[in-house]
Amino acid sequence: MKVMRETIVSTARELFRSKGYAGASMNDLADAVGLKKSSLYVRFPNKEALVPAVLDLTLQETFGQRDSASGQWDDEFVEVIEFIATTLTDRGRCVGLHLAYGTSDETPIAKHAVRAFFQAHRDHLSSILSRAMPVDVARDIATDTLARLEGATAFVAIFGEKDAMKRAVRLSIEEAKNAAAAKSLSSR
Amino acid sequence: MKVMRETIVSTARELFRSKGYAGASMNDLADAVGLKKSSLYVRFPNKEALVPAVLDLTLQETFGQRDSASGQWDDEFVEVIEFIATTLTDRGRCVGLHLAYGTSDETPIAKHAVRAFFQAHRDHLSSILSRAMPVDVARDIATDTLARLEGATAFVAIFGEKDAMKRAVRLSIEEAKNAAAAKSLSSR
DNA sequence: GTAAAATACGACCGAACGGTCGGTTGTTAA
DNA sequence: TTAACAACCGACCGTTCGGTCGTATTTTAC
Repeated sequence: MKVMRETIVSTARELFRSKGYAGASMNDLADAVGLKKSSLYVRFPNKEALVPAVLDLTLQETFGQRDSASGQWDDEFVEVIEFIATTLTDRGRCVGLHLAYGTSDETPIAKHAVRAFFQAHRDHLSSILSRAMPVDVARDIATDTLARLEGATAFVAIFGEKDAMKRAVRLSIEEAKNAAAAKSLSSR
Repeated sequence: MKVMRETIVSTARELFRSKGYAGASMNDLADAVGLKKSSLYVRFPNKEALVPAVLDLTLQETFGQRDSASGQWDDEFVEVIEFIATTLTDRGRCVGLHLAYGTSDETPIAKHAVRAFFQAHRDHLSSILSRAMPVDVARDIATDTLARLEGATAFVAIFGEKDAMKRAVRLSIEEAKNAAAAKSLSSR
């Protein structure tokens, strides 16, 4: 009876999402995948090593199948942020942020993985936006977009409300289009 | 040698801020205030009871000394969100959100306290804004403002960057003023 | 089919967890 | 000053934590 590595990782992700790093135990994870705790150490040297695996899988799912430069920048931007917003709304918490808050200098590998996770998100959105506007503007909009989605997720988590997330998506799209239009005017 | 209750509560706040509910132990707290763990139970029946105390103190500090209707709505709005933004920037994490993510149905008292904390924040901002705009618009702007500040805090926590917070403050003020101006136009 | 490799289990380790309780010390009120 | 009360400590409890290791079982490769 062999449990797939990806099953362990995606299960760990949901545990980290709901309970955070400190609150999710290796025994929780073992129970959830139908193994005993010691079996997890065959695949992962320690608890901390689960974090990069979880975040890499999540990045792969978010951006992995997306063919960059496949269409209009704005369609692609909308598609990505709607994918992210839908995931966050459905799951009610952001695993990246829960891990960000739950890791520290005492878990350097995990901390670095979290930072890389958010950096990849920002870089990916920036690269889409920079097809339509200056790089520095694109970066700020990418940052603010992620911040809005993160903040709106808090309202999903706390109140079960989805309106803030809808507005966050709408405002982010508007902001991006306005910035692109402003560049369009200034380049005439 | 008597340790003040407020010292315990504000110390607990910083521990919950940095380590979350599960990650902060009663022994951490005892060490930090210079007591032994069992002494904490004289004042608090259990760990969970610390959460409402922490959040009530924070609300008191944020809104307690503010005289409502003391001036122009916009000055007051700016003052409050700048106070919140400064605190979040200085501390690098939002204790409310860390507790929100770290509490569940297993800690119902804490979960309820977190919800009340964010509700109080939203209500307070809404009441300021509703002096200048319809109640439903005020509520949405209050929500989006808090979401932006929350999201910008994530960038402080993860990257140590403050720019996103500055933009969040600026955009929130703009949004509020635009909404007030829109009401002003429509009422002529 | 068989041997080697991979996976899984159960028992174990030391440390830490939230919380309890009897005894001691410090503070307060009369 | 003294008694009552509050605060504090140290030892203790049962449980859980991350992780280790010898053995058993399953899977894989030839």
